Amino acid sequence: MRKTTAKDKILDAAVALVRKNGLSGTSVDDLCRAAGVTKGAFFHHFRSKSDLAVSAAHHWSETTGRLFETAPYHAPADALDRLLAYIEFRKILIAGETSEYTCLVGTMAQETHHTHCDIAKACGDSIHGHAATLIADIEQAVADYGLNPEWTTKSLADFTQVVIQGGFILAKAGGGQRAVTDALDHLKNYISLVFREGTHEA
Amino acid sequence: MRKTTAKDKILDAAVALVRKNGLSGTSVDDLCRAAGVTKGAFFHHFRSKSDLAVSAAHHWSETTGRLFETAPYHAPADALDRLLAYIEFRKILIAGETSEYTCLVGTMAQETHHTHCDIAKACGDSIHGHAATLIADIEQAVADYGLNPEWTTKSLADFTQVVIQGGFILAKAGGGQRAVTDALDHLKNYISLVFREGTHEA
DNA sequence: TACAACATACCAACCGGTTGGTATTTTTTG
DNA sequence: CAAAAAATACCAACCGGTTGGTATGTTGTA
Repeated sequence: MRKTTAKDKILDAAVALVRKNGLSGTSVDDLCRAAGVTKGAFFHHFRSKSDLAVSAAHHWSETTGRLFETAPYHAPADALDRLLAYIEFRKILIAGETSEYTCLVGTMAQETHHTHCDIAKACGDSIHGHAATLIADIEQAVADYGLNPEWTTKSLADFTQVVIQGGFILAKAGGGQRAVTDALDHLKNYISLVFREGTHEA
Repeated sequence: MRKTTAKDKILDAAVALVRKNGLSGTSVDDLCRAAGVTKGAFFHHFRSKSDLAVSAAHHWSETTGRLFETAPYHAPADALDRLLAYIEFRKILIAGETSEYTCLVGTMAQETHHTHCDIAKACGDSIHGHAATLIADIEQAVADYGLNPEWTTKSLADFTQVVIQGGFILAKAGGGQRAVTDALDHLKNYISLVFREGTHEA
């Protein structure tokens, strides 16, 4: 029975606050206040604020990874159905305030791409790590439906994440939940069309 | 023949610097240094940094608006061809460094959605204003191909912007230009499928 | 006693914003 | 039309608060 350590409390606070205010919009003091620890504790566990950001990206990968691993969308026997169930599951996750359903690493990548490429890289790893969990089903579906597509399975997996991240931007720009769910509906429509209508070779 | 005023120089500097470093990553001093003006000039033209951000969003709408108005993708006689030409045109714009082809208002919306909703709103207006320029062609194509879709023309127009904004996120997360062009290829594929294969009613 | 896990106190640099002022242009008026 | 008045454009210096980060403790525990 391990006690909740300061490090974990800081990481959880980082996820919550950065999703709300962004990385540079979140100060180390804010983080410590929210986590209920002092600055000494912060810099004991993290060399710098950048270091915290990289750790937060890993923390995010782990927690979301567990969520998707145990999610029910893996149940269908058909690979395409699993893929469409994944998109439906993402729609279910769109609930509450913008900062409660948007993506930590998408937010951080935006802010750090030019100045802290180590952080941006950790964010990219998180996104592509998640996208990779879809590739097996996409390959299976391509085989099942006898497709010979011009696109790669990886590019379609990435495309799902593009749609999700782009939906988050429009949600933040005032569109709210509908911006994301509408986008996911089009994504679902695309994938349905690709496999069910485009069965002949290109 | 009006001389380039300090206000314009600040707005141009804002577009360049915020695309690189984000809004909170760009200080007023940075802006003034880049624009070659003093802080006094800055706060003469803008009440606050937030006010500058709103003005920069409008400035962005105007400059990009002119770019797309005069672009050659409006030439084709067929509405669907114009739509696909738009996507091709967006691909041509993906060149140089990440900060040279990504979107100012997408960046700012991400950072300000929770704390400065006036800025986020101005960003949303910019995105939706651009999306609106596509709706006429989409409606025309729906009519031309005799579609009776479940989705609205506005939602498809928004979807194009979702894909573009999401592509920018993945580009910033390390994917570079390919992240965007691959996403635009899938978008093109989707729109082709929707109109050419999905001609029957749903 | 030794070492990790924290807390306290502090710092120099930087932040957005204000001040009091001047040069220039535009508008008003005799 | 020219002088006076008023508005605009801009500047250098400065302010209080906040920033990320450090130096120096104290405490729990193996």
